[in-house]
Amino acid sequence: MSLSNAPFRRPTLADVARGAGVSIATASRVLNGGVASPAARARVDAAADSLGYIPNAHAQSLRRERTMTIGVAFFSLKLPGALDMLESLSRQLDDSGYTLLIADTAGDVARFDRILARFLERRVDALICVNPHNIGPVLDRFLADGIPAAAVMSRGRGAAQLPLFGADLRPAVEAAVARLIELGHSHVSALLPGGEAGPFRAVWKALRASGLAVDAVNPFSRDFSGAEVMARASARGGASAIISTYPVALELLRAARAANVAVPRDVSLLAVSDDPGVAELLETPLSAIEVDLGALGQAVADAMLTWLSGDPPARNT
Amino acid sequence: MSLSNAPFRRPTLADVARGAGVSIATASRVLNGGVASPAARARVDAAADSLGYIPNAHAQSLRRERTMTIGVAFFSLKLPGALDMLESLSRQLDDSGYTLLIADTAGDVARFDRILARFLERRVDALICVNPHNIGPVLDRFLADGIPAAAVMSRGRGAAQLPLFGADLRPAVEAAVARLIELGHSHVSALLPGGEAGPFRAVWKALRASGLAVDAVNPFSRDFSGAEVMARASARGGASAIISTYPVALELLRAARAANVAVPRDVSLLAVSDDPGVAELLETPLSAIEVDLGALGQAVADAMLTWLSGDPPARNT
DNA sequence: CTCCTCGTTGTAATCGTTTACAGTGGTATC
DNA sequence: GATACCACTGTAAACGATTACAACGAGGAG
Repeated sequence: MSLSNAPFRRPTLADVARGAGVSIATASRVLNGGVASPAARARVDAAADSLGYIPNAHAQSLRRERTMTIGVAFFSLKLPGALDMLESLSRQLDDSGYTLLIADTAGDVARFDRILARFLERRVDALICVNPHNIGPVLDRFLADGIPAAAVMSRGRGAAQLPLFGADLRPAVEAAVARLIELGHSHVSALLPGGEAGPFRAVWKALRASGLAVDAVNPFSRDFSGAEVMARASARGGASAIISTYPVALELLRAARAANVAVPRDVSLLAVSDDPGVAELLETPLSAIEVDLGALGQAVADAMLTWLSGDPPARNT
Repeated sequence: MSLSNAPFRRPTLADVARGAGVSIATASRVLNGGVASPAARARVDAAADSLGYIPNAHAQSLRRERTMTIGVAFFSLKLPGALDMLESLSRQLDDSGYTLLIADTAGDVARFDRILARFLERRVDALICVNPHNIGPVLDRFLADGIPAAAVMSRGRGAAQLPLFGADLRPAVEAAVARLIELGHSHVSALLPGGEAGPFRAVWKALRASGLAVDAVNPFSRDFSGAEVMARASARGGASAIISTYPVALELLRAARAANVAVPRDVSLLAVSDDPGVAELLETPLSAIEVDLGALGQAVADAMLTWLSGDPPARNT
């Protein structure tokens, strides 16, 4: 009878040992590649899979003081590139034997801190904050405990104490800005999260260096309105080009339609994007600056893995 | 001195107990809301946060035989709706105290099984498979162990043994098909993953019922080519409309451009989508059937939570 | 004054592993 | 035939929590 009504219990190492007629220690050694006679080896292996033994990761974590887990906290999965980031982290780290604890805080700072606290209880071996906004004092705990922690595409203060990873936008951005000038624009509006110290600082730098007049608008502020930005831009003396992230650009495009503003005749839209796929299909010439976030994810994963195996990384990129 | 060079050790419950001058048992009781005198309560609380005590979730899991974790395996995060699904699951389940172990298998069936095995070692309290393709025998283990497990937007065999959750496409689909007929189409091509038993079975059903001639093409087969499908459709006697998922529709649109096929004059494209946001911006009339996956995610989360607190769900939707 | 009860507390077993240490028996060496 | 060495194995102590059980003293009832 494979189904008994005895209280359900998963087989433990002790069961395997008993089944193989050896001590727990020997069973453990076999399963972890320690020293053991070929005979013992065979019998333990047999017992293990006839019982369907599955080691208990929590017991192992407790004893080994290493959990093989990494916490990944997303400030918002909707932010550009978050998905690619996640995909590439998952691939890299899973393959190296780590399990990812993942949480999305949907733009809520308090929730972010709660998540981090939970990661501490779960004793993650490392922490990756994607697009963090403002991290509370709970972060200090990671630092104090010496838990490898990094921020990717950080915006604003709060994660300043962490090694930072950001995509290198510089070359693409400079080319795009040059093109704007070439096309005769002299006044642009920038709708990029995080302000001048945020993940898009390369863009700001290029803009500042270009001599163009720049309006800064925070698309994440509570009362941001695409319609309003459009209205301001198309008004006399307004910006003739708008730089933004991809989702914001779409929002603006929508506003432009509604307001009967022609793109790019009246206003040009330039998206700092990681998804050229769709932009290319729009009849509307929405230019895009492409960033490869899959590659960035890989870089972060690599850095983390080497950190976990010994040496901390440089403080950025 | 807050920084000593003694070997680093996180404070344990024993440290808290010592600090408060009580036994470990009492400390534990205070921290978990068991019986304890007000006096003890105060001193333990004080000791706990002066030491910065953080309970070890693994020790707790081991003892309580409950991990407060849920494994979520994505067959592919790139599939339509996966992101919304993830967001909504994360929100719901995190708020209920569960931590999510998340993995993306990037379309690799073998990797999927490996992930599931890892979830078993980690003793997840429940399992959610998003868009699973073909799950191996490892799934039986969840069933046998009585671990709540469900499939969302499943396609194909393999997850057939799980309670299934799928969006209800019926109303939207029927309207769309009716519209196709009204526009005079009589021959359509369907490029939907999973075949007639897959997540889009509502679409198939509506098509069958409509009396239209239907070509079935699997967009996930190794040698699928958008160009070829387009060529076949625009040839004499080909389909005059193509139904597909959103990403496939974009692919086809690209092919159409390349082949100089006008959409929708020569061929109509109909996308079964969860992302109307972008489609609406295309000049090309790519019609869309909208599905609310955020809501589906919420439904799944709810079902899981009630399952975890006692009663298993009906077998689908 | 004795006996019970009740609220509070401590002792110790337990969850499932890993691993330091101390055997064990056998073979090779003198 | 004793000695040292070797490959292998078992015993038991951790890891950090929860919790059944027993012990305790104080107070009320008889």
